[in-house]
Amino acid sequence: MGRRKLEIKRISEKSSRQVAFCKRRKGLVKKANELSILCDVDVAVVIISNRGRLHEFSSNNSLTGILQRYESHVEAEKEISAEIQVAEHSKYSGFTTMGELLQTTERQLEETNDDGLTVTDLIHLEDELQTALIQVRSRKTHLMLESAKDLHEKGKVLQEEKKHLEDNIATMKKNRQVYEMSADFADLLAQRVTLNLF
Amino acid sequence: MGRRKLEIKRISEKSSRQVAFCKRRKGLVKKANELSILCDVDVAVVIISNRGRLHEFSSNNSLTGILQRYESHVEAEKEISAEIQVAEHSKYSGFTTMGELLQTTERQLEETNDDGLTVTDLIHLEDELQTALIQVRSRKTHLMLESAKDLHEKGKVLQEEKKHLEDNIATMKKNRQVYEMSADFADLLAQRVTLNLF
DNA sequence: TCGACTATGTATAACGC
DNA sequence: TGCGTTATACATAGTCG
Repeated sequence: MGRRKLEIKRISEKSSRQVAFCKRRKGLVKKANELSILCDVDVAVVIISNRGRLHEFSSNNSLTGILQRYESHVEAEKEISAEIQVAEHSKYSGFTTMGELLQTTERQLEETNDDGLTVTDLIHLEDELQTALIQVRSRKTHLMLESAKDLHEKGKVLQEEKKHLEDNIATMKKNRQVYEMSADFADLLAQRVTLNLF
Repeated sequence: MGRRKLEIKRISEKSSRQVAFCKRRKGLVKKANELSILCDVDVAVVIISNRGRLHEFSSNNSLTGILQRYESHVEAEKEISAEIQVAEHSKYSGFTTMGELLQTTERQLEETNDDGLTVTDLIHLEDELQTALIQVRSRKTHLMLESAKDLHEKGKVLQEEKKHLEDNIATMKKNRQVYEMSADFADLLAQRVTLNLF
């Protein structure tokens, strides 16, 4: 939509990318707003720039709640998959490992018969389990994304190799024609030689 | 952006509104996708139509390519899973879509001030939301596994193609040597011809 | 209701400051 | 870095089948 057609792929130059981000972000939000008004629907847009800045648009309050939950989830995943995991672990109330947390949970649940956990205890446990769950899930997602990405890249490399090899073959076919002509010429000469020298 | 300028306010005619919704929703998602690729940022778009249908877009740089490639797959599978949902949802107290469930939840939460939901109601809702969440997550996992598997297979095919091409090249190199020998022979003969005939 | 078309309005890439 | 301008590409409102 500008002076010339733009391929849809990551803009390599940083400043251009930044400028495009600004413009297109505004454009996207404007469109989202128009859509929500014209068509009377709820629309939410969340944009997280690679510098970690969060921009969002939402057409109505009730959605904001969902988005906030969604948002915090995404951000949690991001933080965790951004390898802050180890550092952040201290936050999770001193359980050094997932296994320890689970063991403690089991022990406490078994003790329920004797003692009975308070609601507060249970809430606490639930909270920690939930955190652990989020960690595990985001870790899984992260790993799966990594392997998918990896496979994708490997595919691209192979595609390129294939292309090169095909080019090679094309070149060699040309050369082959040249050599065939030489060979024919050799035959011709051989005939002449036969006729004239012997 | 059309034959004439359109005021930004709710389109009163229902069918026009529906058509505009379809077109603009696609447009918005396209723009969101472009933004995420061009500017290397994460973008999420959530649209809830007034009929309770949920549409969403979300990007993840590493996944974008894969998502595009498997768009058709996803579309097809969406339809299938929609059917499954309808069938299975009878379990989940008659909500036909996830969006409907969410909307109902929101409505009920908004009504809390007036009425106050009982703990039982909340437990019920929580249960349904959790089930929905599980569905969504397992669906995501499924799709990602499918993508990974598919990419892996594509990789294998490319590997094989590469092998064939390499064999071809090896063969051609041999032939080339033969032709080079022919050419040398031609030269030799040409020399002889020069020496002996003139 | 649906897709295809097209005239027109918008968004925006490149440029300049 | 950010804003204004301009030439283009793109999105889409209305229309037709």
